[in-house]
Amino acid sequence: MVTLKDIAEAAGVSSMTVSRVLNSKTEYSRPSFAVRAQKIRKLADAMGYQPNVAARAISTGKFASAGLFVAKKRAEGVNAGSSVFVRGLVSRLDEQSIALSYAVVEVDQDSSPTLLRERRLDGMILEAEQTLSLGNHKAILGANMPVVLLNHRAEFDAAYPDEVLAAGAATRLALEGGHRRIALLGNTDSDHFSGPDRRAGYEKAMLDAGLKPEVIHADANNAWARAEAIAPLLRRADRPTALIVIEGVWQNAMVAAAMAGLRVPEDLSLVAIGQLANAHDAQLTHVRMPTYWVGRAAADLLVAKMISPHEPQPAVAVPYRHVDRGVTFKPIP
Amino acid sequence: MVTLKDIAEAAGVSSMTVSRVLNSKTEYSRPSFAVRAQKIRKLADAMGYQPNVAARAISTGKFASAGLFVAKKRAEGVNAGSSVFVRGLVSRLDEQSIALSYAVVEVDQDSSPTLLRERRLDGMILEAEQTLSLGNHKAILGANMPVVLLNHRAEFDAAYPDEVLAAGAATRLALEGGHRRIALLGNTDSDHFSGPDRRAGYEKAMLDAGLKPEVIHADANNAWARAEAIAPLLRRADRPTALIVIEGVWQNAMVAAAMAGLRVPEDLSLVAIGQLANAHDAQLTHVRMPTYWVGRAAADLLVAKMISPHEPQPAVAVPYRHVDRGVTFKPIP
DNA sequence: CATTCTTATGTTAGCGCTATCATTTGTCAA
DNA sequence: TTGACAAATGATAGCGCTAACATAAGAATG
Repeated sequence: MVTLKDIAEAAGVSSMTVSRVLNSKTEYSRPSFAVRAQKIRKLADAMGYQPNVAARAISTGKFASAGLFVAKKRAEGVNAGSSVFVRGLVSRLDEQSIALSYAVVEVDQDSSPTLLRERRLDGMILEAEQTLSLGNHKAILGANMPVVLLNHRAEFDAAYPDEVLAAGAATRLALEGGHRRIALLGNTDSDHFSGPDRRAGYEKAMLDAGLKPEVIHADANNAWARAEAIAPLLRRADRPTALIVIEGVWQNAMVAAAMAGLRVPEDLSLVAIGQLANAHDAQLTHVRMPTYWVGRAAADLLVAKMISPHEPQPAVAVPYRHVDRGVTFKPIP
Repeated sequence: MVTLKDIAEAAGVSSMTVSRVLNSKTEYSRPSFAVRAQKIRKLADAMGYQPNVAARAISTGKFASAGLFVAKKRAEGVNAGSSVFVRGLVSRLDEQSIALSYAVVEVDQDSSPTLLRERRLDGMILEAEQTLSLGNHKAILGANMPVVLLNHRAEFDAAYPDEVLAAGAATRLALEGGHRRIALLGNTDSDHFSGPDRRAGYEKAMLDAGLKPEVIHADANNAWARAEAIAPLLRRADRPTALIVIEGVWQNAMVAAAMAGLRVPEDLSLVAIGQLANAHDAQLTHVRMPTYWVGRAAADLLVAKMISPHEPQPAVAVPYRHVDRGVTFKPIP
């Protein structure tokens, strides 16, 4: 392994100089030194120097690492702690040479992952069902380090998708396609903020268009039963011509449509919102959640908090970036 | 922060003694020393000692950390790099006080994540579409450290779910319920091993029962179209009474059933296999993939390889653990 | 050219831990 | 009791890096 000393010897300077050249952000004001600095950088590169993060950590007391804590309940769902969130996190943290370690938190236990306690993190990102439930985790919240909430709506230090906006966009898409009877389908009473927020976005868009919102819950305890519960609504004379569907409920909607003898999208349009697993593969018309960007936003916040730990950062509601047109939506002629 | 020295002073011994007591695995043969060791351990605990991993790393050259590398293509799917795999990995690695860092690999680029290059990992876990495609990644494969493949079938150093077994179990479940016309529904030609393996497991079970296997592909490019392609098969007089469905295709199967005027499970039974997102919520009858345990198995392998790096470890095909009975299966009366 | 000011470099020490070797302590046999 | 051997401890040094201070080398000024 190449060390600073090796480079220093090769360059004929002290290791401190090399350390400064490679790591301090101060610019060299005198041209001749800038040139020499450049030479050192080239040399380091040529020799394949990689800083020893452990040595740096022990010297500075900073570990250049963050922990991602995911509540077990969420970790068990496939969406949660999703690698797309993580990709966003990692991409941003990597820019700051911050490593991300992963831990799963058992919500109702008082233990914290031994490993992450040992690791002396400089900050943490939390993805948990409810902030309150973390009260148990004294070990974690008492850790006295910057904490950022991921996919959780709060006033400060949180990054989450703008569900109000997304639901509004989905609804307006239907409206612009000439639909008038547009219902919202899915469970909007979840304790997660997304439910109420989506409902709010939908209702506002409908009311703005002078239309009456209709929210249909699909909460039977299995997929077939949910479809059977939905089907009658689709047999009504004044049935909706478009459904705004939340999460995986779009699958139930399709079954219900088939039960009611309707075709998608000729007789019934579907526009989905949420963190959708197979939406692209299904060519579903949907407002794509900016999952990746929520991850990045959370990492942004964390970096900011690492710089000024006691300054609350305003939360970020990340707007959606794309609407996948798909094939499940058709304008009214 | 409490250091070894602090404990040493409190205990009236040298810091080396404390270090040995807390970290060496050698037992004390003389009773009086065992007692003293116990005292030191208690003291360390009472003082809240946490080893400084950075200091240890710099001293030993071992970093007690592993990297999880997920190919970008996979990371974009929701299943992939799934937190359930990761939970398994973390739970096992945590036992060895090994931290897991996360990186996403861009398959067709020659770059490796800067961060993980710097971090001096002691090993890595790779989840990649194909081993071959990693040829690009000289930086990664040339890293000269233990590597274990996750969710990838290979002869050595790999952990993956036993898809043959799972598909066989699903098929036998249908057979034991008295079904005779059992078709396999889904894409079994994927480049991922799971496709062919599942097909093999299904076909073997059918042939063993003296029945003719029937494999139906559902490869239209959107969900509704897939259902429409499946529906005619369900209208045949000799239609299957049970379907073994792969991955998300069960959703299409339900739509197709509704189109054909069949009820689930009264007229058509569904048994699913694969890494299923909402299977539990849908109360789907399915053979649950041992995702968590595959993660643990991979971590096991890695730990073994860290101890003897040049000894290939036989691959582990992790058998399923549970069959979720759900409500989509019904025996033939 | 001397003096001051600025900028860059070098020196030293230490972060917390463990490898290594030297030393002490205990145990058992003679 | 003594010597021989094992078991446990202690002293020292060093891992690679950076903080902090001391020093040297440029630039600016008269």
